[in-house]
Amino acid sequence: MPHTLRQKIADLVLNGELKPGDRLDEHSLAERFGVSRTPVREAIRQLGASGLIEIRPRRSAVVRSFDRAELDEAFEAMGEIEALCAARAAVRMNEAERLRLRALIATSEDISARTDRSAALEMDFEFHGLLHDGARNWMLKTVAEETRLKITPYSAALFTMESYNADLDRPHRQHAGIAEAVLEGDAERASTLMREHIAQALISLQKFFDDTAARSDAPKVKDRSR
Amino acid sequence: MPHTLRQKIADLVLNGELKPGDRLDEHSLAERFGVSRTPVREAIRQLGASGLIEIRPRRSAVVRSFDRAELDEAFEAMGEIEALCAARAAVRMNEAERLRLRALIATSEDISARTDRSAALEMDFEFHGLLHDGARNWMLKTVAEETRLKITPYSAALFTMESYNADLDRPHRQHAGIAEAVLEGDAERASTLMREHIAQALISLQKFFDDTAARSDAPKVKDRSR
DNA sequence: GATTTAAAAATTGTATGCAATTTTTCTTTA
DNA sequence: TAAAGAAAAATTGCATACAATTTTTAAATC
Repeated sequence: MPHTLRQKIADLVLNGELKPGDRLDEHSLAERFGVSRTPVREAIRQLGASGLIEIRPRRSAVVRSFDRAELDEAFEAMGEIEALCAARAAVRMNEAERLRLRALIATSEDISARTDRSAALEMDFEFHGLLHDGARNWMLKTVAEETRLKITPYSAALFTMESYNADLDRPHRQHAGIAEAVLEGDAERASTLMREHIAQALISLQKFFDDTAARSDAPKVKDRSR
Repeated sequence: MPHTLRQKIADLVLNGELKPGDRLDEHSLAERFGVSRTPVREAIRQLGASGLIEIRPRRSAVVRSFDRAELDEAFEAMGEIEALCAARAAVRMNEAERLRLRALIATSEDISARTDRSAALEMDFEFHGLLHDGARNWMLKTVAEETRLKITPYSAALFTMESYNADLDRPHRQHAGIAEAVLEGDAERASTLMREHIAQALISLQKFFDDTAARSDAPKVKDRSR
């Protein structure tokens, strides 16, 4: 897959090299990827439109950051969208997809047992992606993945942080529960469990936030003013 | 409000000057708005990321077009999202917003009676926008408006077409019904009525499609190939 | 007359340069 | 030492130029 410049820059954010609030310098990005500023600017604008980064006229673009209230809203919205995908997927997934879902949960079981945080993060992506596809609705999938993209810098932090080790099994069990409901074709239950799953993720993330804030580290607040 | 270049170009699409499938020529757009191609390209890329136009490497960008199946999916997704907004708005709207909603319906009554199609289109935007705000969730509002944006070239066609005159009263009555449910705080009913409202819009749009297709006009198909 | 081929024109993708603005650094002052 | 101000550096926004590619037009062939 020929990684586009847009994707390369997005990856800097998604893999955590650039954190929320960090500036994106056009010149150094251009140098880094061996192109001129023009295509870099275009890529940055696109990422701005998709909400991953924030564009401020005459000022450097920065990785989009959310305060707690915004994170609450983002997760509430995502919970509903993911729940919707799960409900549709429960009714519409085909046999091949159902087999893949079953396989995914089995692999996830293993990963969870090995406490492989990096693999768990990938697994999380794949699990939700499978349901987005299974919902058989291009627009819904687009909406779900765009929403997901925006908060990825935060949800990814969950899986990478040390203190989350203990909880690594919980998302797996939740995924397994959702998968079971989906495979049984129980849209209602799949939907409810998914909502709870996302709500739980938010709680973990808030805890993470409070912890890092308490550790007197950079509060990484929004700072939209000045 | 200082219309940005991006907004100006978007407006060309939203007011129907550029129709789905039409090419966006960078040079002529630059000339038209008195700037160079560079900012035009940046604007086009942003609109591409938001899904209003389609970007094809080395080929002119074109206004995004949907075939019938895609339109079905888009409206299904939008129905759910709008229903969600309505449900939340029913519970969360404040007094000021409720008053504005009531006023809006009164004005809409008048517009519908006068068969003012252009005003009806604006009214439709305002009505849904009010519910997006009333849902008190920034992310949800963003998702709703992005979804709405993508299909605007199609839904706007509904209001502008002659044959729709007879049906102009129906969306108004549906809006009134939804507003009533919202004002009573009945989330469940607001949600259901909204879903029906969007489904009805799709049916009208499909009828419109079939009519224009029958009138042997340019079929305006997707033509993603070659 | 329709189809293929070749040339010309138009169009996109990117680099580069410069003015406008912001950010940083350095000085001055309280 | 801290705050304020001025100068310097860095950075963004935009125009322009040119190569690469696509699209259109014209010519040639069947």
